[in-house]
Amino acid sequence: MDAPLPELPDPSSWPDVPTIYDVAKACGVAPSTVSRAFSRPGRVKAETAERIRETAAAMGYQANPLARALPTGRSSLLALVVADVTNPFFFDIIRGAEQAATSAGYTLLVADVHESAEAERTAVDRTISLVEGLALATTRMSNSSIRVAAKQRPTVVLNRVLPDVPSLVTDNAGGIEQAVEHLVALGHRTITYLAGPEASWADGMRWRALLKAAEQQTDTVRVRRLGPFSPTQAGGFTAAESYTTSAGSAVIAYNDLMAIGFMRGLARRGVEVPRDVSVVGFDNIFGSDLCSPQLTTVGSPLRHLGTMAVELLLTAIRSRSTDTGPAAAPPARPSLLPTQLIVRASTAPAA
Amino acid sequence: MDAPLPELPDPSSWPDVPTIYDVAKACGVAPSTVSRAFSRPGRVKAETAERIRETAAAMGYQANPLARALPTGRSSLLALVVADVTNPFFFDIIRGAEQAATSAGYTLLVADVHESAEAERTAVDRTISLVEGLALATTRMSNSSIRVAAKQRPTVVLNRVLPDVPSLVTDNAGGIEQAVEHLVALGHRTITYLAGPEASWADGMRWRALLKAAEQQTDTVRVRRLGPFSPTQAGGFTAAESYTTSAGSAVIAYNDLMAIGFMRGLARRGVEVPRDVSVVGFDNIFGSDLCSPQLTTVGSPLRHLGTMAVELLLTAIRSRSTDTGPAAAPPARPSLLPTQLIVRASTAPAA
DNA sequence: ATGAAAGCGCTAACAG
DNA sequence: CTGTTAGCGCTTTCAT
Repeated sequence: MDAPLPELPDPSSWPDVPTIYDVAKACGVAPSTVSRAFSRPGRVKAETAERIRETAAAMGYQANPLARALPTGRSSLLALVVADVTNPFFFDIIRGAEQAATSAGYTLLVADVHESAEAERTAVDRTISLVEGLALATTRMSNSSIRVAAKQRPTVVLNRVLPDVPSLVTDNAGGIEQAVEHLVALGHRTITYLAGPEASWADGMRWRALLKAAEQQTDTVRVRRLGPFSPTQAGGFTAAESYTTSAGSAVIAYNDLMAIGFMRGLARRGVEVPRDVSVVGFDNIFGSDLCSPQLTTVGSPLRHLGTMAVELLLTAIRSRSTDTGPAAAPPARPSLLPTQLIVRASTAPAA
Repeated sequence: MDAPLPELPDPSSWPDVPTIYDVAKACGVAPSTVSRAFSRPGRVKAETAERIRETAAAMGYQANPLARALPTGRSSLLALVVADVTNPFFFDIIRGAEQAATSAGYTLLVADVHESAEAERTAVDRTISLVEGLALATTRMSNSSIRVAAKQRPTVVLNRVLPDVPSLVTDNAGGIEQAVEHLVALGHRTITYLAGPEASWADGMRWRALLKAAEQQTDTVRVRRLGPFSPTQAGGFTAAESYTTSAGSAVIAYNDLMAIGFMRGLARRGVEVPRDVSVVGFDNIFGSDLCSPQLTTVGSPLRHLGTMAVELLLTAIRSRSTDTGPAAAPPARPSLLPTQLIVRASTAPAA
């Protein structure tokens, strides 16, 4: 939404930094030559170029990236939109994306939209024209909004599948299978799933995967479901209150935060992990090795998601400038990234 | 530094989104009228404005924020530069800044510069012309680089004092005093300080404050110093190896991460917290209540730092457009924000 | 190898 | 109230 902008009585808003014209005048050359001296070094006499760069440096000239981006579309900027920077889930995604961007000479801008679809839309609207590519991590925007964005800049979505937009998702089913195998190997026969938010796509995937895993070995494993709960420590704590140990000795939580809260809730009730119940989390976020007992968890390929998102964007960006149009679009198939089970101290053989 | 840009064979880089001219033509009005319909609703006939906005919406027109920012300087964007988004220290700073920015109608862009001064410089160079204000959280840039930035956009630095640039810092001395009082009240008489990186400004402040606090009560408290250590869990773990309980029963760590690592190191050696030694952290980061025992810590006004940084920026931005120039600069005095001691389970009365 | 000129998309003075 | 004009700072043809 375009809120009416305030009046701006003083047009000379920012103090003057030297422009390309200032440098040109100081060097006695045309502005275009200065421009070339920076961006097309080959096309200007070496000696002149050198002189220009020196005086430019002396004057403290810095090309205005905004003005440069307007005609060219090149800002060397990438945006990563996350629902909540302080959710450790995003840590490694950010780290991975950051690193991939940096090593390709790009700067990654992270926009935190505090779980608000509206904030997300305005963040995207405000930044999309500034960046060369856009990665949406667990976006809340509508499919159509995403498509609109994808039409303007190379876009990739994480942890969501969308027919027309390249997407990267965690292999939830595979992860659940790993967890089930682990618990079964430990002798557990009933597994309780602590459900996350109903609206969550990942929650659905994980629960269905668990059901399927159970079907495949009908005689050995039974599953039940508790929830939904908020995907937070508080949610897990609540879950612990309604948990009855009689119904089984193994739990898989929707995510690590819930698992940690759940263990804390159990502790308060005098139930001991892993002696009385084994707990498996999901994602392997920062903090899952801080809690006690340290959490056994299905590690999501978080970092990989981040790097790969950026690499997809870079590929798309490069193909835009070299290829013959939108033909060379990246694969629209969602890529499934594998999980890895991290066994720590919250799981143990069934009594 | 300006790396030579690659050639760009295809000038029509991005697919066409409707421009203001398209809307103008479709409505049979001048482009300036369309512009006004959006940014100066009062100055165009209500009926015309309505019609324009409708067709614009129908065409999917979105003003290009980049093109708008070039002549006006208004992008509704603020940048927050942090050394490492995944360091929980920055969580509440980001949250606070985010929230203040959002409620003022701005979008906050977070740039993670992974502890690299060079990456920080290029991030600042690339974004400064796009944003209306810049907050540097624990920057590694040189004072002169900071000043250069501050000359171009309202700038505020966090946790660093710089004569000419507005700055916000945690009241380290006050925090240390609170910790000392707490430990003394519990009967501890010797306090060991686990030092952080020598280059850290905050580390110096904290250690000196501790020395001073000890001087003020010469007969009751003695302090000693161990370190420097890396300000991480690993650093704390290392510290635990060289720690001798004989030398006292109370420890104040440079920060929470170190404190947590330290406790973990002690545990491995069979030393129990808080029975054998009381540990106080600093900052109250996310995770300080996840570890066990939960950490007693000096809570830094993290969130407050974030909101205040943004508020300072907004004030400066507003005064730029209304006032008579750089006279109405914000106070150059660094503002000291108070800490709050959070007593949890890692401290107990001296044996 | 360099200069001149046109324009990226939008806004803001200046006329009417 | 609305159209016309002139840029914001930079890049990129097109000339020379």
